[in-house]
Amino acid sequence: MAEKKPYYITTAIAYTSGKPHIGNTYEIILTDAIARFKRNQGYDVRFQTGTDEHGQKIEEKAKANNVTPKQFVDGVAAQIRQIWDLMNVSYDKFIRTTDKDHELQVQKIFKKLYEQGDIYKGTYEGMYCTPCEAFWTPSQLKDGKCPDCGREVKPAKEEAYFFRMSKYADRLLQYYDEHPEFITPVSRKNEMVNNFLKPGLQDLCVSRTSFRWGIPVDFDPKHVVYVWLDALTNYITGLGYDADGNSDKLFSKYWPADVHVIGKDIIRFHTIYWPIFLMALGLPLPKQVFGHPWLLMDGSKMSKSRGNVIYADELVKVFGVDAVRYFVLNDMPFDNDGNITWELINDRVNSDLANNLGNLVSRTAAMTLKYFDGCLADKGAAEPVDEEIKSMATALYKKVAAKMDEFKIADALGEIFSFLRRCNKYIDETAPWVLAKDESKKDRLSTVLYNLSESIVIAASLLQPFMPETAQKIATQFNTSLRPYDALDKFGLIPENSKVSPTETHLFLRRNYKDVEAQYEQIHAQAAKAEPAAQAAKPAKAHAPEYPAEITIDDFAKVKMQIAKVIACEKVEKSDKLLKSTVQIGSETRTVVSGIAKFYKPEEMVGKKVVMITNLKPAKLRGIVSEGMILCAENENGDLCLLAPETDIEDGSGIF
RNA sequence: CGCGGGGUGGAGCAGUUCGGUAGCUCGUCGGGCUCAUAACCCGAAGGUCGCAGGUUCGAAUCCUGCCCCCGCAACCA
Repeated sequence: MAEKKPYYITTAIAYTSGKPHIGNTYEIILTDAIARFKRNQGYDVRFQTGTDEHGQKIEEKAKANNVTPKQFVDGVAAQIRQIWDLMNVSYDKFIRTTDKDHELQVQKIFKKLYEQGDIYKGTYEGMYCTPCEAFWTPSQLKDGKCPDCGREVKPAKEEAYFFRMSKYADRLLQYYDEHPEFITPVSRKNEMVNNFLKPGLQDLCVSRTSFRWGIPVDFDPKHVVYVWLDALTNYITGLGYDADGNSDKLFSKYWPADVHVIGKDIIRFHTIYWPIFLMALGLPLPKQVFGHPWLLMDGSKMSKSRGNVIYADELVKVFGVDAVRYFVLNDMPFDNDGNITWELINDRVNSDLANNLGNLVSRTAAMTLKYFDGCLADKGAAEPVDEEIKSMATALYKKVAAKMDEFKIADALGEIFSFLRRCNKYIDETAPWVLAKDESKKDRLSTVLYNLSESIVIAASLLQPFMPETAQKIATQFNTSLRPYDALDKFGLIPENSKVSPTETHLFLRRNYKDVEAQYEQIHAQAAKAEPAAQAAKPAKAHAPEYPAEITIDDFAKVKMQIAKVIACEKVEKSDKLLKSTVQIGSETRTVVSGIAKFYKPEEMVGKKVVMITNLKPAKLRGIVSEGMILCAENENGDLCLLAPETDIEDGSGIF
């Protein structure tokens, strides 16, 4: 037997800051489908995924939870792996950036690049907040102060190591030209070239001294290796790469990777920095980087603060693993963001999985049992009407494979489901229940049911990468095994007199959306109860500063509040949230800028009486000086409303 | 003029590279069938392809201008 061709595919490693939602999970399912398909095609596939576990954010989160960073990431990594396993993901290697062998290699790589001059020691300049021990760029500052604590910052320099990127830019551009398929979809290539390569590559900061939770630079231990050099190298350290030249044989077998599957947001790091690191190490570049789009929740990005997050395990509870896999694979366009809602999934499961696929299997099995006690046999009573379904069945593999080669997963599934629809039509054309009434048509009837069963098994074999459990269930019901892909151009491989088993449970159940809605609301309620800390901590931090336990009346007396009347109001240009109002406070007029544009239109502001802090130090917002602050109430969702006096009291009135 | 993506029948999408009858799935309506999970099959209605110009014999597709939506960035005194 000829040696199998290696195929190395990876996902991005997941950041262990919290539980991944269905959008994050999509990537792993997508990659799994490709990996399984390639395996079925006879490739020797290695599929690697894992977790990215270092960084300041994790250090902070661990502290907030009163555990060590390592304890924290152990917990989250286990949770992530649990979800991957739940989704039936067939990874071969789950790497963690806290794995000892990874850490050792990152140190070696860092040193090697330093010694050969690609990494140099420089200074990172920015504004430093001493209490927070954090650097900020001028644009991150809020009113010239630390965005986290609001205290003064001072210009400071931090020693840091940098990677000399510019040196390799020309070679990278050349690689793009010679490998037009390197960046997929190609529309992303121009973005990279125009935005980053053409203007000139900045050197990349690859170490930090402002936090400790990272891989130490061994020859300069006050530094830790900063994110990308640590994270990206997982693709080679996971294969046993050794910077000293003693790499594992896995490395020579599988590197360079066939494809890195990643989210479109990190295309830049995978198509610019990663190739350049590899060039510096003298290693070949990955053949392809596939930047997939986002899965949006009802048209907007999922985020905890928005409260619109859906998790894979919740979906699985309602619909089952394969239905969730099918939905995300089928409903994601190739280069546009996809949409997910509970209702969309329900519709999709009902029409495609229950009605089309499930019912086809169910009716075919039922008729075979009813008319032949479950025995399948091609009695050779063929008719011209059979030709179309047979030729479609034997051509299906090629069509699906062509779509898979382009990573057009939804189109690949579309081919299979069109075929299933054709099978349902075939039942109508041949009307087995009519044949059953005529004893002389018995052979024809048997042949028809055989053709159907054979078609179903071929389709199931092709569905295996996408819905592995369902595919296996179908094969089991027809008492056969899934077909190897090199046999998919043959029709009639089910042995004579195989027996079909009765349908015990339907492959997929039709669900009423009302029931689904009730069920997921219940699940949400349970989740909220189980994790009150996680639910509450986050939004609270976003808009509630830490208040002192109590203040004196004198503290309160420092704040001068008055009633103000809005006499003019307009939107601040180029800003989403800001309104500029002119207000009357007794005899005085002032200009005040407020972040309320999402909730109030300028024209409806005019004439309103509002509560305002009038002795607040003026501040500049988008170039406009704001002389005070209009008071608002804000709930957890970030919805705002103005505070207004109970009666139409004069403007300028004080508030006590 | 910050960067990028998008606007196609009620919903979700394809088609735009290389102009030439606007396609798919769902939903709706009508019909058929009864093996099957009220599933399946057939048929129909429904679109000025965001708007306005332009190029062309001909534009969803190419050009110009504009409007709207969504990310990122900025921004919530």
